[in-house]
Amino acid sequence: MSDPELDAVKDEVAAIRELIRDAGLRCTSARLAVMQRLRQAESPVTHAELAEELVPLGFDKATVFRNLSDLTDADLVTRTELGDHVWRFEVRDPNDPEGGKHPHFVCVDCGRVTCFSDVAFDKSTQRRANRIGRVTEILLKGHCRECSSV
Amino acid sequence: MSDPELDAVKDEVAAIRELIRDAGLRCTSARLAVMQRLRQAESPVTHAELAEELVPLGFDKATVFRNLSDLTDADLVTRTELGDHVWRFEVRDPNDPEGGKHPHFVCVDCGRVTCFSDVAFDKSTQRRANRIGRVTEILLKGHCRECSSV
DNA sequence: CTATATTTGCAAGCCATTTGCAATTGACCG
DNA sequence: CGGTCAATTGCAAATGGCTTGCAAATATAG
Repeated sequence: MSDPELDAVKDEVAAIRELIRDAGLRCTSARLAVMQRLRQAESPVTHAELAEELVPLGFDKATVFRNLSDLTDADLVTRTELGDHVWRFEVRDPNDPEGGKHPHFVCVDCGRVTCFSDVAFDKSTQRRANRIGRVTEILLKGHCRECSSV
Repeated sequence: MSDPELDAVKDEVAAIRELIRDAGLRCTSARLAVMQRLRQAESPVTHAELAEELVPLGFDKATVFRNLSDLTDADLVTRTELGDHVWRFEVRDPNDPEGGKHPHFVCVDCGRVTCFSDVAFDKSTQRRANRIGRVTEILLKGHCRECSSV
């Protein structure tokens, strides 16, 4: 007899374990927990948010921090700075050629971060951008629907 | 007899003094110095850069910091975070409806910041952006010409 | 199961920024 | 012009978030 939900969790854990081990890192409970939280999140998570969640579970904040660094170094996770002096972390999609990088929109009012699938410039902007360099990362800020409709 | 260059400096100082006073702030030598440096700069300046320049002249770094905050609060200056965990400051153009805000490009290799006059998206991106919110700020990162041509 | 290198938890350290406070200074007024 | 008073400054000490050192714990290969 098997519980489908439990099986799903087991599969998830097995998948994460493989990712971590393939990256040459040991699969510790802290790392597993960090990866699980990051994979559940649908927008980038700050170290503080993760620590707030994991410290009560008995993990040390230094450990959370070190794990985020280690996972970033191992390319399992990306670290981004979205303009509020805080690092945010996201899991990388290993199948994506860009490594799962994508533009973000940050609401300067509520701070909420939304992920864009893609952003394209018009011709003239593209030309000017090319003259300056090769753009690899795009960050948009502004007021989100909910905040500006107040 | 008048020295054209000296006159220009005097005019500049007078203009800055008026700006500062109109904002309801006292025109102190530190504030004058900060504003002068910011107006000379053609890309955003960090607090550290400014302090490095002004501390040897006898200004305290706390004062530089406080002035940058005060000037920002008074809307004479904008504070931006360009993704490297450092605040950068720029004078605002009071005539510009956007308050002198404009997109920036940061080279992730050399750290140099380039100002864009404007950036436009293609139709599809505009539509998707509108659905999320009103974009007021754009930050591009990547590799500048000089760094990628190495 | 054992050996060993990695990882963890804790506490101390670090560093950029911020704050408290007494001394100083700019601006307004008579 | 001084005088007055609040704004501003300089200094030093506090803050806070991240980082590091180190001994103990633990994952992994054999």
